[in-house]
Parts: sequence; C-alpha cells; structure tokens
Amino acid sequence: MQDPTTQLSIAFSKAIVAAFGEEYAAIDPLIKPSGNPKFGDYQANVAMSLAKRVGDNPRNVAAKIVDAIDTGDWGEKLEIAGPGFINVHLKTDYLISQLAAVATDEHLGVDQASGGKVVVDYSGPNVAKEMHVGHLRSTVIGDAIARVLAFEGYNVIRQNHLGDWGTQFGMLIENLIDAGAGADTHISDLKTFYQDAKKRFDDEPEFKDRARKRVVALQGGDEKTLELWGKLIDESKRHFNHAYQLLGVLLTDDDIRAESFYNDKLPEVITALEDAGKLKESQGAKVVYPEGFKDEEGNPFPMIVCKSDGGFLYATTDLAALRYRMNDLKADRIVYVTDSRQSQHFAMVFQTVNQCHWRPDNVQLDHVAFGTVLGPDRKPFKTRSGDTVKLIDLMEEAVNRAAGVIAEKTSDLSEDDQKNVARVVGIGALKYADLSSDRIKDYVFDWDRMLALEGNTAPYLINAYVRIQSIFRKGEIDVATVDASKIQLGEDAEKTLALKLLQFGSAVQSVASSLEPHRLCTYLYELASGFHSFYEKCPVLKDGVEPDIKDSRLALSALVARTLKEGLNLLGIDVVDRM
RNA sequence: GUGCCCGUAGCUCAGUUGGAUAGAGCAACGGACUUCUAAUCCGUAGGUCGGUGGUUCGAAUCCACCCGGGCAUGCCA
Repeated sequence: MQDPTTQLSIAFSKAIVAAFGEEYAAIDPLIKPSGNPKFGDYQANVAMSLAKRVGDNPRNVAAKIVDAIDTGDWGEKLEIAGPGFINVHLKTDYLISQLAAVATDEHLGVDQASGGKVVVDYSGPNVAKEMHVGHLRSTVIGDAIARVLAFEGYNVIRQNHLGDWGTQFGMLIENLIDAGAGADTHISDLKTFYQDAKKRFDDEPEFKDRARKRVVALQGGDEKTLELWGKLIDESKRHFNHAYQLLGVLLTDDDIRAESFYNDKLPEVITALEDAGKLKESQGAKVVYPEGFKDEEGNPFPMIVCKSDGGFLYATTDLAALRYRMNDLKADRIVYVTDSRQSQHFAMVFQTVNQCHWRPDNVQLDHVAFGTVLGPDRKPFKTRSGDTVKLIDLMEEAVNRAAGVIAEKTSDLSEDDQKNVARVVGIGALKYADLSSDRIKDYVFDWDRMLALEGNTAPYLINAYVRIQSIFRKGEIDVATVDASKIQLGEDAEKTLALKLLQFGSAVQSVASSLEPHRLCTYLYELASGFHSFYEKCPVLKDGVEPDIKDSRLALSALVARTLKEGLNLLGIDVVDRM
C-alpha cells in the first residue's frame, strides 16, 4: 500500500512534469511530515531547489506546482508559505481510509520487497569463552536488523561466525583433559575455565609445551584431539544457547557457520588472489594491497593473508566467508555487525573483493559498526573489580532490577505474572537501551535510566501497550471486533496519532536501508508518547462518550497497540498485557 | 605520523540525509489523581549545535582548516 509520503511524492512528481516538462521527472519532491501542525500535515520542499534550475523564483515555482497538481482524494488544502514551502493539509476521509488499509494489512503498511537474499552476520562469540557485555551489542543489533529485513520481505540468512579455531585451542583442550574430560563433562563456568587455561599456559612451561603440541595435533586432524575440540564446542553452544534464549534472539544452531567451516577454503582464497594478480610478498608473508590504504610513510598498506610460517589469519577467513556468501549462499546483500574498531579491517576486506572483481555488481556489502558500552566513568563498562561483565550476569541483574521496580508499585499480579513481567521488562529495557541510540556512538550504561517509566525506554513503550490492553479488558471488548474504517479524527490528539500510525512503514523502511534500529525506536517512542497524550485527552470508556466516538477510539487504540507490539517485536522485545 | 568515528541544554540522547522559531527525557520549578492504572499527562525555565572560514535563497547537517576525545594502524581475532 502507499503511505502518504509515497502517494504525495507521486502526485507532486506528476505536477512537476506537467508544469515544467518531462526532463524533471526524476526530481525528488522532498515530501516530509510537517514538524509543526500549523504547517499542515505534510510539506513539499522541492520548490526552492527547483527554482534555480527552471529560472524562476521559488514562490512562483510553488504556485505552478500547486496549479498543476491533482489533489485526488487526499488533498484538502495546499498552501504556499515562507520562501516556497508547499504545506499540505490532508483530507480526514483520506487519513481514515489509510488507517483502515493499514489495519487490514498484515504488515501494517510496510511495503514488501520483491525478494532478495540478505546475509546478516552477528553475535559471533568465541568458543570456550564466556559471552560478555561486548557481545551484547552485536547480538542485539544484529538480531533487530535480521528481524526488520525479514519483515520487509527479504530472505534473511543469519550467520553466527563462532570463533572456534586458533592456537588458543591447544591450551583449552589440555585444560579440558586435566579437568577430566568425560562423556558427560560440563563446564560450569566458561570464564574461569578460560582464565585458568590462560594462567597455566603463562605459568607452567610443561603445560605450555603440551598446549603447543596439541595445536599441531588439532591442525593435523588427530581424531582424539578433534573429539575433545568438539566437546569444547558443544559445551560452549550450551552456554550460548542459554544466553540467547534468555535474551530472546532468533539465533539457533542452524545459524552457526563457525570459523573452522572455512578451513578447507583458505588455500583457495590464496590461489584466487594470485589468479587475480593481487597477491604480493612482503617480509616473508603473503599480502594484498587494498587501494586507498597507506602506512605511516605513505606506502601501500598491506593486509596479510598468509603468515611467514604459512598460517592463515582472520583476513583470510573473512575473505573465504565473503566468497562463500556471495558464491554459495547467493546473497544480494551481506551485513556484518561488529564493533567499530573493525571498520578498517572490513574496509580492506571489501576493497579487496572489489579489486579482485569477485563481487557481482548487484551485491551490497555493509559493515554495521557500533560503539562501546561505557560505564558511569565514561570508560568501557567493567565490574567494580575491573573484570569484563558477563552477559548472563547483566541479564540477571536487569530482570532483578525490573522485579524491584514492579514490587514498588502496588499490583494485583500473581507471583508468576510478576516474574514474567520482570523478565520481559528487564530484558526489554536492556536491549532497548542498546538499540535506541545511534549505534555508531558509544553509550553510557545506566540501569536507572533504562528502567525508567519516563522517556525513551522499553518500560514506557510497554506501558503504553499495557494501558491499551487494560481498556479492552475493562470494557470487555474483543479487539477483533473493532473497525478502523469507523475511526473519527475530531481531536488534535487523535489526528496526531493517526498521522504517526501511517508512518510506521517508512520508519521500518528507513531501518532496512540505513541499518540503524534507533530510527524505529524513535518512531515507537513518538507513537507511545502520542498515545499517552491521546489517553489523557480522549476518554474511551468513560460515561458520556458517544458510542460512535467510543468505537472510533477503540479502533485507534487497537491499531496503536498492534503497531507497538509489532515494532517492539522487530526490535526483539516482548510485551505483556498487564504490568 | 596517517586513517576512521564522535563533539547538540547541567546530565543522557534525538534531529527524517540542505529547510520554517534546533527537539525529547532526566534533574529544577509550577499544575492535573473519588482515574479507561498518576508506572501518566500539561506547563515554565534551560542552547554561540566544539571553533573559524567557505559553499547558497537557507547549514547542527555539505567543504576546508583548527581544538578536544575515542578507536585503528603486518604476521591475535
């Protein structure tokens, strides 16, 4: 379906062609929702920029567009204001028919892509290492992006690039053996397991020696060693899946394509680079020189793909993974969700596949970079003792703190319900805090702020949803019985809400193209805020409300609830019916 | 040294890719509860958008140069 922005863009484009000629068909009419109601519902800002091209003053240009436009069933009134803004007042009937169309659309007015396959690479924890706060962002942001793209109609392939290979596995396997690796061994705490192995590797020469030999055995494909290695992976997956389940992300074992998956493809990468004429030698290592990268002396800056001892590096693995995703998975777009410290690395990897002409023209590569989670001291978030914060601990604390907030409020919820609300609100708050600010920036972690009922937080949004559920519960009304075509927009608060509801599609669309989930958060916050204003001003069930007004407000509320629920779902956040 | 990113109210953040008087929340102050749940709403106050130039009808947004801060900079990932 066409939202107002799309519909107006088409009408304005036609008017521009009618007024100035076919050569202006590609001009963007610059339609935006008006920031201020006194400037109408939407505005077209095209007249000012067009004025120079057609050699006329902007207000004349605006007048010609207004004369030529067919306002069809949507335009109530068009006004020219200021230097040449065209302010559009929409017909109420049009808004209502649009609301009805959105309400009957299972995608709530989100345009569906005509196919296309997108690989989203996210989370990527390391085997035998505890997931920590550093994994939160990749996992949460990546999951939201995967959900949004799937909702847009893309075929989304999630890829969890587990770190399951490398020299550290020598010490980890030896440590596992010493811990008594039996068939039913469980590692209760990955963090101490890893730290213990590391400490022994540093302190015990005998252990270090065994670890080195074990690496050779692993790389040589020794059966017993591979079995132990597999044990480590299974144990780690058990931990990861527990975290994913509590966090509520989509990742499953089927999404795992670990580093080791690419082991047998690494020699091909080197051969292919050689065939492309891009493989060079430098100080005994094999390297490529991606264009545009220079070292401190201004010389070409290498990316090492094969060490002087013959070993491969993560650049090699990433090239192999990229080739696999383009050639075997047939992806049209490949999205990497990692922290911004890897920006240069990915820029070099992407540049390399471009230079080798490995990337088909239609394939788009994106590095979705994000900043660091900071503590109150504005330094990377750590525990009091200076340790990294375990992801599990973070989630447990979120739930506990949410439970504390709930307990403060009087509530008739059962104990089980309270637990569930604490889980949904706590985890939702944690994820929303991570998603709601521009991902490229670092953000300051603050429990009180993310759990606050005011402001741009998950609890505030969930509360708006809960209030709507409360209305239907109180009125004993089945949501399925409301009819959006019966909506009336008599009050300003109702109209504001209606306009906001119609913008869900473009909000989702802008996340799909920019890969910035915070845009959806901003939208949902404005929607929830608009609902709360409406809730204050526009009684629904109270005495004295005419039946048709009541039905209208119920329909409006129902659509807000659906939009909030769907929007939060796209962010990977649940709702509850009462809190 | 070089490259990338960031700098907006006391604090935490938005700002729809160049549009109208830069917006929220917190904190401060003043209002609204026999309630469809006050877990909310309404109002007041708070700004040299790091700085200086430039581009143009118009700049927080684009370009240049500075100032601060973060990150990355060949054989870890």
